[in-house]
Amino acid sequence: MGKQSFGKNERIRKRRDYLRIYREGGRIGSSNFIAILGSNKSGITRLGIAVSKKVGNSVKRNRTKRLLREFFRLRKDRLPDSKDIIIVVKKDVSLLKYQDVCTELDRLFGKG
RNA sequence: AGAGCAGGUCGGAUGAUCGCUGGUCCGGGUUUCCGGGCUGGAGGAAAGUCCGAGCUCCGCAGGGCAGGAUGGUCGCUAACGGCGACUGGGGGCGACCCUAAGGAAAGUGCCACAGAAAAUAUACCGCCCCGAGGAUAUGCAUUUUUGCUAUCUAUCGGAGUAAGGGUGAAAAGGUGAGGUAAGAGCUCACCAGUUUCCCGGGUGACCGGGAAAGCUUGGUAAACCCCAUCCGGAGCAAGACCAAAUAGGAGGACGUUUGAGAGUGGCCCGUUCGAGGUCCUCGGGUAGUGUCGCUUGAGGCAGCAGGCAACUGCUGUCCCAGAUGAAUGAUCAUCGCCCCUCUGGCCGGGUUACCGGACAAAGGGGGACAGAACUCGGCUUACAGACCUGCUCUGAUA
RNA sequence: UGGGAGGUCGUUCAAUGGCAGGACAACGGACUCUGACUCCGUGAAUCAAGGUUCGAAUCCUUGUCUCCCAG
Repeated sequence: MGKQSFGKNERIRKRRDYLRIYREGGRIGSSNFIAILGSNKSGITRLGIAVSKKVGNSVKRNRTKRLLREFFRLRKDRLPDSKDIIIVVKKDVSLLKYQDVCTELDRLFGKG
């Protein structure tokens, strides 16, 4: 598998997992995002994204999720192993560029 | 040139790097999985879910009541509340646009306030006539009382009338003449309207012409309702399937009694199933990054033919998204479009200052509405802009 | 994604098609030394746009927002 790929086993795909991470994980936040960090036993760092309808219509929500996946795909080697990360989007970020999202998330994960 | 009307097309392009995903082929592996090659990967509205269908299931859907929908005519269509053409009405100088457009003489209801009255004119004011009472008298009879007659009436009773009446969204056909005690379609002429009949045109809605009647019947059916036509219900989270092993169970066949009870829509009838028994067959699941349904379809494109058109037929050609915590992206470069600023020369006007126009280069900014979720046909709503075709009006020139 | 229900002052409830009305809250005043209670008064709303009607909160159409159910 390529170093910058993003396969299905790197995504959180079960409702059980989401509920467990919400219950057990630690939360850090910035102005636009909340990150919830849990751990797993697989040795793989996985990503889950939650974007509610308050963020905007489906075009805005899809673009938000694509930006976050792109961030994870390019930075996942810097993140620790065996972690489950859920990023919750708080408000409309469709006007932000990819660089803005990266800056904010780098500061968020550098802090946590 | 300016203003405008109708219809249609498009909805940035190319490349590089890194990714996601369907199909197919190859290799490792032979269950899942991994790597590589080729190839496909959002829209005109994918949206809202407002209609109509396909498809699937529901103990096959028959009748009645209830309920819902539609509403000019003819056609198109698988069907429609859609579309086309035409008719009536309304708007615009015009191109053209809008139109829930059956029935109010089948019945019921409502019409606040104001007004006499909101619909059967049992009708208030007013107008007119008669009678009673009263007053006056210049009259006549009479000694007087009184009677007759005439006029008037802030009174009472009876009859006629629908001409007029500050209102109101809406007032009981309009104008003129005759007529009458006063009046009135009471009668007549013209006009408007209604109904019936006849003639001509049209498939039809309807249009044109003529005659008669009654004199005229307010509005509201997006109030109940009547008439005509149509509608079984639910929805892909429909529904079907999955190795081995058994219980609870499931299905089929036979069969007796009771017809208890049950079911897909609100009810009723009808119809169907149906406890306990015997035999035969099959064997649990919200399993699970499960499989199918899942994308070839009333399909797209081109040509020809029919039709005013919607649309249809024939021939050729193409395969054009199938995700499931949910793919179709991110970054960069170049080009193209629009706007702003500055610079340059050019053209036109002007004595100058300056103004206007197109062009070239540089810098900056903008690029909308919006994301498939079983699939189609429509409707509605949102939308930066760009382009094409036809037509109308005004002005100028010839 | 599919199926439903609804929207009235700041909040919660009314309103046969005919002037949108209470209660709580807010503000002002009276009472009190002050506050509470009580009394009086004031302001404030029909989700938006069209249509039917003489007249729409109500009827019809379209849009928008909120809530509920289905794995």
